[in-house]
Amino acid sequence: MNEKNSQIPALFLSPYDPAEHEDKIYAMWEKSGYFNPDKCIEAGVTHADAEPFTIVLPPPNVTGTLHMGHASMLATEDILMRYNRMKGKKALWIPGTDSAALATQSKVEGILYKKEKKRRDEIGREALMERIEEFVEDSKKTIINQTKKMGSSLDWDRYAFTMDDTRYKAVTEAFIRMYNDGLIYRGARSVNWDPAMQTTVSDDEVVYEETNSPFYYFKYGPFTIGTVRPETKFGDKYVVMHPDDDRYKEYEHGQQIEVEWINGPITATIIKDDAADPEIGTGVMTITPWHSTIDFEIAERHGLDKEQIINEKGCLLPIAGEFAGMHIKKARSAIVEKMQAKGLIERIEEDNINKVATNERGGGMIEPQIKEQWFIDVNKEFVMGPSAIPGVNEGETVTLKTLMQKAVSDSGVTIYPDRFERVYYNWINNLHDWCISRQIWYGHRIPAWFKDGAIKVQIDSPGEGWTQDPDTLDTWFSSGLWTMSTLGWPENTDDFRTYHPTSVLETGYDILFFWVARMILMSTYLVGQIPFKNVYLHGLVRDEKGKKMSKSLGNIIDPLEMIGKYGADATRLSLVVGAAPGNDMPLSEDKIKAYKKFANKLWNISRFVLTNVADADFEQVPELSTEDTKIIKNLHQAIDEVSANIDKFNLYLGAEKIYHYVWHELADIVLEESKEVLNGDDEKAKYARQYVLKECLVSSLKVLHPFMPFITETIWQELPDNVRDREILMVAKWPSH
RNA sequence: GUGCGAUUAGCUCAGUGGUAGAGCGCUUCGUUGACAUCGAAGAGGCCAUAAGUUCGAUCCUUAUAUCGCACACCA
Repeated sequence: MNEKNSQIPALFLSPYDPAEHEDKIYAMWEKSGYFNPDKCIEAGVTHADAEPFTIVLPPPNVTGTLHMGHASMLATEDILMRYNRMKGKKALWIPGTDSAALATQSKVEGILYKKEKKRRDEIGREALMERIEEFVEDSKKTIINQTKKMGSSLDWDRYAFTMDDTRYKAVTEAFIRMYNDGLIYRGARSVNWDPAMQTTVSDDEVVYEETNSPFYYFKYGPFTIGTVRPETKFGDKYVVMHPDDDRYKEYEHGQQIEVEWINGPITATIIKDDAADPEIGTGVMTITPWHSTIDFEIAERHGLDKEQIINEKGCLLPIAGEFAGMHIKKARSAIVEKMQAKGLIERIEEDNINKVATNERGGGMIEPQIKEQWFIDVNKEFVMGPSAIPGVNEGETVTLKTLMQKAVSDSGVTIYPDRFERVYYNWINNLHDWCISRQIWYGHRIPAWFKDGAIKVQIDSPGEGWTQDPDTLDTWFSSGLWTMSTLGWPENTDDFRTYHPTSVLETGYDILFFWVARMILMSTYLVGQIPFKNVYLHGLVRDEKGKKMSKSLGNIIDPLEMIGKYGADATRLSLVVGAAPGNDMPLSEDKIKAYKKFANKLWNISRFVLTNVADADFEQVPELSTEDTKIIKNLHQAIDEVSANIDKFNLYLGAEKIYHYVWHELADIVLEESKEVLNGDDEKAKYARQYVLKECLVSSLKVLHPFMPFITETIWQELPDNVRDREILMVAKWPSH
């Protein structure tokens, strides 16, 4: 150990070890209270009238564990938070977790069945809820601790859970107001029914899986009709064809014909409707309104009968005659056999690929059913109340759909990258009424009461004989309120007035519809505000070959394991560099490793600078040489570029810029070229260069801080007081000049 | 079917109307003085194809091809 090394903290003498510092640093931040903007104001590091900067954390599923998607989200948002906090804004980042009602209940029911061989009906609502809450309490801690490991500067004082009292209140308030305004209605409509989970699911939660199922052509009187689902065909007594289809012009709309069908002769009625595409098959189809949304719409248009063929458990009803009571899975082949025998089958295409609707959360098959449910009417006109939405005035007649459109088209909300704006409009244009009731127990119970066919919507029981709707609300109903409910709405809180609308909503493009659109809907309607000014959509984190990470592929990179091996800073940087907004990003362990090296590089740069400036007091601003001035100018240019990139949400460019500056300019050029000056005899020149190096180090640490908070703070803690403006880097001032 | 995106170094990707960049990898050389988790030097690309606009196109326009994604349809 030489003389100079003895002047700097001993910890710099070994390579940087993240594990040694990260937890301690996070504890220090928490203890400082600076995650909470109120405390920042109290401590005088933020002005009371500073501009607010708010992000609500997309709440992770409470039963989940941290995966790379979360890690990337946390890194991105934390960079924005730390940058804006250092810029002096009132920075509030609100943490929370999501009950993920359907997914959670499904999971707990699964455990229950596996361990005790019991189904939910056997243990009852109360007991199941207890099991779920236990499970949730357990999991909650896990995800919160994992979130902290990433260095997230979340204000834990404001932690919110979708199922807690404040959020419950918001949900109830929203429901009642929408009901009173006629935007929520109860009606019998075609919905996606999951016979396994015994609940409805929303259109967005239905995913289609390709399966091979034979395509049957049946003789239906003089016509030939095709289907992959013979088991739904019992009640088909309408034949639909396009009005302009010349092949069938001899048939009149409303004309009745006798046809021989599965269980004997029936009377069929001809229906002419545009929905029948002459190009597909024979151009003729029969319809099953109860079990198909499209057919339901046709039936509605012409006022046709609708008959239920399949019950809620997936079994055939008496209309199926001899097949009644059979499960549809077994019934299909039996029916085909019978039709074959009756000579009703014209031909069968065996290798037909069909897409089967399944429930994304739980995986069961979806069977459309007509059911009495609660819906949000997206096309109902109402008069707008007080409005802070650009392009929407108080007193104007609007619909929820137009509000959602206007929020984006009139720039109240800006979406990054902008191509997703087109995707957003496209979705809204195709939007149907939103079925919000679910037949599961874990979730926000609907504040509606029934008695002898009467309905009352209110929080408490209207009295004797009224029973509450057993259904709960779609989880996205409460998620839609998230920016507001986390800030205390419907109470008129200080937080709500100060921090709403929020600044940025950062989330994956895959939930643009589920969540972003729903928040815009709720917020514009309920409070006449846009919920956020900017939407930043990140891509999916994939493996190094570009494949989706999944357990079955075994290609998961676990963020916690990576944090343990390479540190949170390296993990964060690997998730930000190269992650252009809206683009998927491949990630490999090598990439993370590379940024671990960078952390070490920074560590050694600091060691070099601190060693070489230890004898300087920095009481005077020195006279700078041309060379010194150039170094400072380059530093400022790098800072400006990083700032500009963060402002434009191009974090990936900002991160790359500062990485490149620190390694290949500061270390490779400035430090190398300074050695001569520092070892020379010109004391004035030496002092000037010491001053310059100090400036470079301090500014670099600041600019790197949002990206790599732990190592920069660790180094900052070792800086002498005369070179830093605040004791804690997290609240130091962003460099400006 | 409709829409969107991608196609640039061996790999993963940036980028710009004036004949190209990064990281990783590769080759050669270099360690007692911040760092081998390093430094220096280097190899490697008709920027998918075709036509057009232009003084000039990897970049703009239009087709084509391949890949990916979203939405819709699937009687």
